[in-house]
Amino acid sequence: MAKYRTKQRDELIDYFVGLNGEHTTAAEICNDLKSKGSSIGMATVYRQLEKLVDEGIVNKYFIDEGSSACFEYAADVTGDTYPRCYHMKCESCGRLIHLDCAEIRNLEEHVFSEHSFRINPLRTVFYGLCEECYNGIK
Amino acid sequence: MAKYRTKQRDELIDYFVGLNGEHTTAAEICNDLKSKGSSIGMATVYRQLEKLVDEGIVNKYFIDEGSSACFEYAADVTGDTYPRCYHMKCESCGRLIHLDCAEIRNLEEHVFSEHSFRINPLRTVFYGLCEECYNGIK
DNA sequence: TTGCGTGCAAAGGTTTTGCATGGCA
DNA sequence: TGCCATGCAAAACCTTTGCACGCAA
Repeated sequence: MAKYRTKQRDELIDYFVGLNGEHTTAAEICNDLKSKGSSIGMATVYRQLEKLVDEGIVNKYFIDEGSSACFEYAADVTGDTYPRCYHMKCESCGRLIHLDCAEIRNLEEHVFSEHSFRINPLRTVFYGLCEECYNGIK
Repeated sequence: MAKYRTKQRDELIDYFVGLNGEHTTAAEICNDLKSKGSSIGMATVYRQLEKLVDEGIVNKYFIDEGSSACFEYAADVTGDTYPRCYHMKCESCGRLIHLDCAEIRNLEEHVFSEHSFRINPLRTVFYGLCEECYNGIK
């Protein structure tokens, strides 16, 4: 994992803190940091992200094939972790929506006790249509 | 969508029928068909798969990042708008397990009425650990 | 000083695209 | 015949890796 504390690592964590829980991608991180004057190489971003994910500081999501992976800060400014929430991805407009409710916890328990499968909320993404998109033409 | 019925399209559909519901990848299709004597170009496989997915004949799943997309014959979807079957993917052994129960339909309804999101079971995959894997070393 | 972290460029794999040719209707 | 489908190669895309150098401890 992380043995050294480097300038790049600090900048990366600061960047995630500034996102307030929003998700981002490796390329976005690289661009944003470059435009702020502090440039990080792509390879470093990926290597540090891997460490941050291993340490539980950042969550990684696989959204679509062919598009880049999503990363999101796993703790808020006060140090408390965000509620373990799921993601819903609109197949039409591409929006990524957070979902946290008791119903899903029930489903988790049901699937575990009745189907012997332990769901990982960090990886699971619900695909479908958001309100605006199924109210629209589609 | 599909306007012409071509030799390659028929071979592709036959291949899916022969899989008996198992999933496969674009590269696998290409290799298997080549070794059977009937060769299809990679580009054609991808282009036909896109059409078959649009027509609802084949389902496409995003499984892992960096690996190829999974495709599976949608034999049971005749008539119904949405099939009743979800997928659970074990992150450890890679097994793809079918899941069909009332609890998920409840969740579907809840998410639709309370969170205004219409879940698409065709695309949604639950990630986690299967019984054998969380009972094992991992 | 030790050895991990960084940066660049190149390589890796999957999917898409351009363009000429071939084949269905 | 008209037009879509195919095939090849090249391009596009995200991510990983090799290697030399820099920097934290």
